[in-house]
Amino acid sequence: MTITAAADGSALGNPGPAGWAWYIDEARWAAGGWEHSTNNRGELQAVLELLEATARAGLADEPLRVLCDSQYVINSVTKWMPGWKRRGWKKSDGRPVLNRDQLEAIDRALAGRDVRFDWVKGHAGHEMNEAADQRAHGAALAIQAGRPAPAGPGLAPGGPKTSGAGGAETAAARPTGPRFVSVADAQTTDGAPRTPTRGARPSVRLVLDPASPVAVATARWLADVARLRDLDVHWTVTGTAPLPDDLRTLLGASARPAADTAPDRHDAPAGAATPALLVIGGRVFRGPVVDPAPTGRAAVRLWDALALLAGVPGFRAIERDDATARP
Amino acid sequence: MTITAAADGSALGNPGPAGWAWYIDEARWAAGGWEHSTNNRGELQAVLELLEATARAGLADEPLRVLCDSQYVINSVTKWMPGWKRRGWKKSDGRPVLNRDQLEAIDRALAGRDVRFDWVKGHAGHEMNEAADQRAHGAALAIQAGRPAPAGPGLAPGGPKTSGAGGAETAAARPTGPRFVSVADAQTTDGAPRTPTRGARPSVRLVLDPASPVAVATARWLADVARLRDLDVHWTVTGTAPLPDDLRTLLGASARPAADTAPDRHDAPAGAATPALLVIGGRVFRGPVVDPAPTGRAAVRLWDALALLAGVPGFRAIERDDATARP
RNA sequence: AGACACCUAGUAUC
DNA sequence: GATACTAGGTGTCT
Repeated sequence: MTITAAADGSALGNPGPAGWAWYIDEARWAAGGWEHSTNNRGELQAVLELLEATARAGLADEPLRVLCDSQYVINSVTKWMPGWKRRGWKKSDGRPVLNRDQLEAIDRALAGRDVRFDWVKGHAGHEMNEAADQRAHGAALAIQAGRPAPAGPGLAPGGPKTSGAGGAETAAARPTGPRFVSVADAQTTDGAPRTPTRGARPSVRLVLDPASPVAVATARWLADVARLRDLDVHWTVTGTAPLPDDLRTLLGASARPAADTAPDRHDAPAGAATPALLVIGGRVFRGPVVDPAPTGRAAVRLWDALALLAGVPGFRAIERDDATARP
Repeated sequence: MTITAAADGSALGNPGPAGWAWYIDEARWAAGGWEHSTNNRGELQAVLELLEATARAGLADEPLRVLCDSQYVINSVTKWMPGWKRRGWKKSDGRPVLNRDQLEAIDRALAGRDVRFDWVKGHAGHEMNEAADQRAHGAALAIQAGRPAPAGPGLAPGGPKTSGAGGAETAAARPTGPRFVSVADAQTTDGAPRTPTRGARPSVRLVLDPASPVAVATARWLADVARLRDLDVHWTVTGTAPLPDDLRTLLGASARPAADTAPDRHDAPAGAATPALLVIGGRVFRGPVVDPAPTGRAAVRLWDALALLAGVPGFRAIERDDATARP
C-alpha cells in the first residue's frame, strides 16, 4: 500500500527559530526544530525525517508519496541532484551548493526506495499540507518561546496499532504528567496536546474571587453556558467575600472553598477586563464552547478561550482536566 | 500656525464599499467614498483630499501635520516613493506598484509644501484619528446603503467660521425623527447619527422574556454592566414566566410588565445564541460599554453591540432614547 | 530574469 | 478564527 505523507518546514523571521514536520494522519506524524535555521533547511529536514522514520518502521519497501510545497526541495532532489553530484556539488554559477549535508542524507535515504514527490501549493487548503504546516509552525513557535517542540507520535514499527476507525493518539504518546494542565500553557502549545481525548468530556476548574464584580458577572454567564453545553466546571471560591446567593445556587455542589490559606490576588494586568472570546468560522461565541465533533477545531479552541478568561480579574487560575473521560 | 489633521480610510469587506475622510475639528472635515474600492485606496484618498483642500483654502504655505494610522501610506510617501520613481514604479519583486495614480497625485500635491506625517495606532483612542475613522466608515456605510455619503463642511477659504471652541454640529444637521430609534436600524446607519448627543446620557429600553434562559443570563450580566457603567436601562418584561428573584432585584424599579397584550415571540434565527461582542482598540468587551468620553468610539459602538444583543432569543426589542439628555 | 517557499510590518474587514 | 490590501525582506535554485 502506498503511503502518502506531507512534509513542511517553517522559519520565523527566516532565518530564525525553525521547525519541520511530516504528517501521514493524526496518529502518525512527527515534528522538531532548531533555535536558528532557515525555511529551506526546515523543508529538507522534514523530508529526511520522513524517509528515516518510514525506514525504521520497516516500511522501506512500501511506495511513498511525499507532498511538498517547496519547489526548491523537489527540484533539488529530483532534478538538480544528478548534476550536482557530477559537478562536485557546484551550482550553475560555480559556487558550492548549500545545505549539502541534508541533501546528501536525503540522497542516501532514497537509495533503493520507491518515492514520488508531488508539489502542492502552500496555504491553499490541502489538508495534509496544512496539517504538516501547522505542526512545523507550532514547533518553531514552541522553540521561540523557549519550550521543547512536541515531537509527535512518530511511526510505530508495524503500522498504526489502532484497528478501529480514527483510533488516533496512542497512550504512549500521551505523557503521564500532572492531571491538571494549566490553560495558560495550553494556549501557547501547538495544536495536538490541546485536543481533548476522543470521547473525553472536558472538565474545567476555575478559581473565583467573589470580590470581583467582573468575575462574578462572568461566572454567572459561564455557569449558564456550561449547563447548556454540558461542560463540567468545578469552582473554587477564594477570599472572604460572600458568594451571591443566586450564584451559589447556579454553581451548586461544584463550588467549594479554596484549599489555599491565603487569598492571594490574581495578578492580571491593570484594566484587563477582557473576558473570553471565541470565534469559529466567522461565528462569534462569548465564551467556551464544546463542539459536537470532539476532534473539531472548536474543541481545541476551548482551551484558548479559557486562557483568555484567565485574564479576567478575579479569576485566579483556570485549569483543565482531561482525565475526566467517559466511554 | 501648523495645521494638524487626521486622515483615514475604510472599506467594508475590503474590497467593498469604501470611504475616506480627513478631520481637523468638528467644523473642518470632509468625507467621501466609492461603491467599490480597497482600504488602502481610501487611506490614500484621504491624504490627497486633505492636501488639495488645504491648498484650495490658501493654506499651502502653512505647515501641515497629517495623523495617519496606515504605515502603508506613510512609508509609501516618505520612504518608498524615491525608490519607485528611480526604478520606474516597480516593487521589490519587480511587479508594478499599485495605486500609482493616487501616489503620484499625492506626490504632486506635496511639492513645495511643509507636510509632516505622523503614525498613530488605529483604534487606540486618539481623538482625531477616531473622528476621521468614524467619518470614513460612515461614508462607506452610507454608500453601501445606497445613500450619498455626507461630504462634510470642508475647509472654508478663510478659516473656520466658528469662533467658539468646539462649535460642532449645527442644529440643522440633526434630523427631527422619532424619539426612539431602532437599534437594528442604527446598526446600518452611518456613524454620525449614532453618536449620542454631547452631554446626553444614553438610555436603553430592553424587552425581556424570562422564559429564555439565555436572555435571563444576558440580562443579569447587562444589569451589572449597566450599574458599573452608569448606563440607563429600562426593562420591559414579556410573557407569563416569572422573573427570577435575584434578577428582579437587579433590574429594580426599571422593570415593568409589557404594555403589549400578546407576548409574541422574538423571531431570532434558530440557534442564534450569540450575544453582544464589542472590540475597541484590540480590547474585547463582552457587551455594551459607555466610554468616559461621550464622543468616543465606544459610545458609538454601544448601539452596534445592542443590535447584536437583539439577536439573543428572548430579547424582543431593544431601543434607544437619545432624548434623555441632561445638562 | 524566473519560480517556489519562509517571513516581517501596518491597515481594512468578516 | 478567517480573508484582503499593501509594502519590506531572506532562503534557494535554474
